[in-house]
Amino acid sequence: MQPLAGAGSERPATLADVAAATGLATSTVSRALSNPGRVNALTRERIELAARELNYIPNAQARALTSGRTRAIAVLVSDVTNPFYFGIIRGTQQQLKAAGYTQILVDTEESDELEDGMLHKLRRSFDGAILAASRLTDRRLTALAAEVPLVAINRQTRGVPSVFIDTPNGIEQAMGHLVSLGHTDIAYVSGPETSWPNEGRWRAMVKAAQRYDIEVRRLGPFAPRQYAGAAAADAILHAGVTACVAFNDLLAIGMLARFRERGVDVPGDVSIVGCDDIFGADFCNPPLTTLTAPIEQAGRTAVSMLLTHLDGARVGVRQTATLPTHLTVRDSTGPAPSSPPQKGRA
Amino acid sequence: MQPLAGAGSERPATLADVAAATGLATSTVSRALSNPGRVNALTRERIELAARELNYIPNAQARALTSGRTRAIAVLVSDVTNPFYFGIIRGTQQQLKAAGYTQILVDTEESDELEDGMLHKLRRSFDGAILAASRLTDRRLTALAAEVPLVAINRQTRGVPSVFIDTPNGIEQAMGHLVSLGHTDIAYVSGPETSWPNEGRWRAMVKAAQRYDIEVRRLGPFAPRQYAGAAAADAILHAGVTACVAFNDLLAIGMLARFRERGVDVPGDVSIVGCDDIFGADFCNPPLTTLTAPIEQAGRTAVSMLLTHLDGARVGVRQTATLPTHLTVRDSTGPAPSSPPQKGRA
DNA sequence: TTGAAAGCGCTAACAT
DNA sequence: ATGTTAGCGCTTTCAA
Repeated sequence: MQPLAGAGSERPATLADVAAATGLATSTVSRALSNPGRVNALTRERIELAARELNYIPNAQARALTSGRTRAIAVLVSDVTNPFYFGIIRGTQQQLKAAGYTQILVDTEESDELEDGMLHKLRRSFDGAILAASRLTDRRLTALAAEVPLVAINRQTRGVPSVFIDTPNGIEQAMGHLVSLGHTDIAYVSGPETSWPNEGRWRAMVKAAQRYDIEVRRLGPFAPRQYAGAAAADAILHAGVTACVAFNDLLAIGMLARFRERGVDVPGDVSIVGCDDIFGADFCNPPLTTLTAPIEQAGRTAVSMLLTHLDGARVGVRQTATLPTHLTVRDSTGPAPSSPPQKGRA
Repeated sequence: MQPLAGAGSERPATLADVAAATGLATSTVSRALSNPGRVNALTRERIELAARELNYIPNAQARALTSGRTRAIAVLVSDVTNPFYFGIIRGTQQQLKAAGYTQILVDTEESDELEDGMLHKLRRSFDGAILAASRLTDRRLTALAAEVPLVAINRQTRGVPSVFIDTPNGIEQAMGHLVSLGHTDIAYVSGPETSWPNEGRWRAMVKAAQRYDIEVRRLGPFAPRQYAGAAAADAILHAGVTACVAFNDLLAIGMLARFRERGVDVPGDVSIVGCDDIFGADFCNPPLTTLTAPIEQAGRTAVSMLLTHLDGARVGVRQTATLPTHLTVRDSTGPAPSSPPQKGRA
C-alpha cells in the first residue's frame, strides 16, 4: 500500500520541492533520480530519502515534453472482442510492465483509416506501437514506420520488424492429417481480404494440395467472426467437400453451431480445422482440431523487439521473428465419409 | 488516409509554426484551435487552413503539462484474459473514442498492491480511471478516489460512483428456475473472497433459499478461472447437491469439462447456472444456463459517468447506476434427478 | 479581438 | 560532482 497522500501537502511534490528540501539544484535532483551514478552516492541517498518523504512522483508529461519519450507503447488490435487478441494483449502487458512501460490499447475496428489516423495523430503520445493485425497497405505501413517505431505481428513488409506466427506451416501439417484420414476434397474458408495472414494460409493449402495431389478450393471471404460461421457452413455444404480449414477458430466455432443446427455431424459428415487455438476451442462442441499458436509469446516477443529497437541498438537486431505452431487434434476432425478405415493408401 | 508526412518538413509543426505562417501570436492560434468562438471567425479560418497545410498536430504532452488534463482514461481489470472484461473493454473503448479520449489498459493481476500502486503512481497520467474489478479495501478505495476521479464497476463504496450489474437479482430468478425444476438442495460455488460481487451473489442465494424454503450451501472459495472448475466440480459431487450456481461462467465452464471427464451428466445428474454470459457460454457443451449481464453497456455507462464527472457537473450526478441481468436458460439446467415432472408444487 | 509574457515540471547542455 | 540556464510546446492571465 502507498503512504496515504503525502502528509498534509495537497499539491503533489515537484522536483523543485525535493531540491528545496535538500538544498540542492533541481538538475542534481533530476540526475540523481533518473541517472544515478552520475551523482555522489551520499547526496543521492539524501535525495532519495527526501523524495520518498515528500511522496515525490515524477510528472510523466513534463518528462515526456523534454525528453521526447513517453514510456508508453500503443498496441493496436483490429477488434478487442476477438479472443485471439486477449493472448497478445496479455503478452504485451506483461513484458511492458516489466520494462516500466504503459500500454495504450487501441481498437481499430478493422478499419485502415482508423488505424492510420490513430498512429499518425497519437504518434507523439507513445514511443512505439505494436500492430497486432494491421490492415494498412504496404505503402502506408512503410510511411508510418518512418514516423514511429513499429513492430507488426503476422504482417511482413520490407523495413518493418515483425513477429510471424507460422500458421502456414501448421496448415501443411493439418492437410497431412486430413489426407491421412482419407479426405481428398478440402476447402479453405477464407477470412477478410485485407488480412495479410489470410493469403499465406491459402497458399499453404495450395502447396499442400499439390504435394498430396488433391483438390482444394477457396470459399469466402468471410468476416473473422462467430456469426459469419453460419454462412461459411452453408457454403461448405453447398460445395460438397468433406473437410475444411477455416481462417480462424472464431469462424470455425461459428460453423460448428450452424452444422449442429442443420443436423450435420462433425466430424462424421464434415471435418473442420481451425487456426489459433483461442479460448473456447477446447470446450466447444465438438472440441476443435486447430493450429495452436503461441499467442502470448508473440506479444512478448513483439515488445522485446520494439524495446530493443528503442534503446538504440539498431545493430544486429533481427527484423523478423518466426514462431512455430503445431497441430492440436481434437474431435472436429475424423475419417472422410464413406471412406472405410484406410489401409495402405499410396 | 493521412497526407504523407508534411511536405518536406521533418520536424512536426508546432503552434509557433502556425503562428509564424499566419503572422499571428501563438496565443491567438492556441485559442482558435482549442477555444473557437473566442476568436474572429475569419482569422480562425486562416489559422485552421494554415494548421492543416502544415499538418499541425497538437502535442498532447505539452498540452497536458499546462492544462493538467491528459485526455486519457485508465481502465483497470484484474485479468485481461478473462472474457468478462472483453466486453467491458469494448464498451469503454467505444465510448472513450467517441469522446476523444485515449484508453490506457492496466492489468492488475488480481493484486491489490499492483492496483493501488498503478493508480497512485500514474494518477497524473490520466484524467480518471475505471475499476472493472477492484480488489482494494474500502479505505484505500476512498483515499484513492480523493486523488483521482474514479468509477467502479460492481463495487459499491460510499463516495465512489459506480455501475452495478444486478446479478443478485438474476440469481433469485435462477433459484426460482431451479426450484421449479424440483431442486431442493443447491450450492453456491464461491469466487475469490476479495471479490466484492461474490458476497452479494451468495446473499441473494440465501435470500432466495429462505423464500422457497430450501437448502443452500456455499462451496469454495475458488479462483475465478477455468482450471479451478475441476476442483469445484469435485466439491459439488462430494456435497451431493443436485444443482449449483457458480460465481462466474469461467468457473462453470471449467466444471462442465470436469463433469464430462468424470462421466457425470449435465443436466441429468446435476444442473449448473453460471453468471455473466461470457463468450463461450453459448457454445460450450452443454450450452450454459446463465445470468446474462449487459457487459458492454456497463463499460459504456462507466465512461459516461466518469466523463460527466470530469466536466465539472457535480450536481445531480447519479452516484450509482444499476444494470439489470436476466436469466438465459440453455441446456445445463434440467429437472432434479429422481424427481418426476412436478405438478402443482406450492 | 489579439498580443506579450509568464510559467507548467522536467531535462540537458554548458559552466563551475 | 554540482549548479546555472535555457528551453520543450502549450495555455493562460493580463494588457492593449
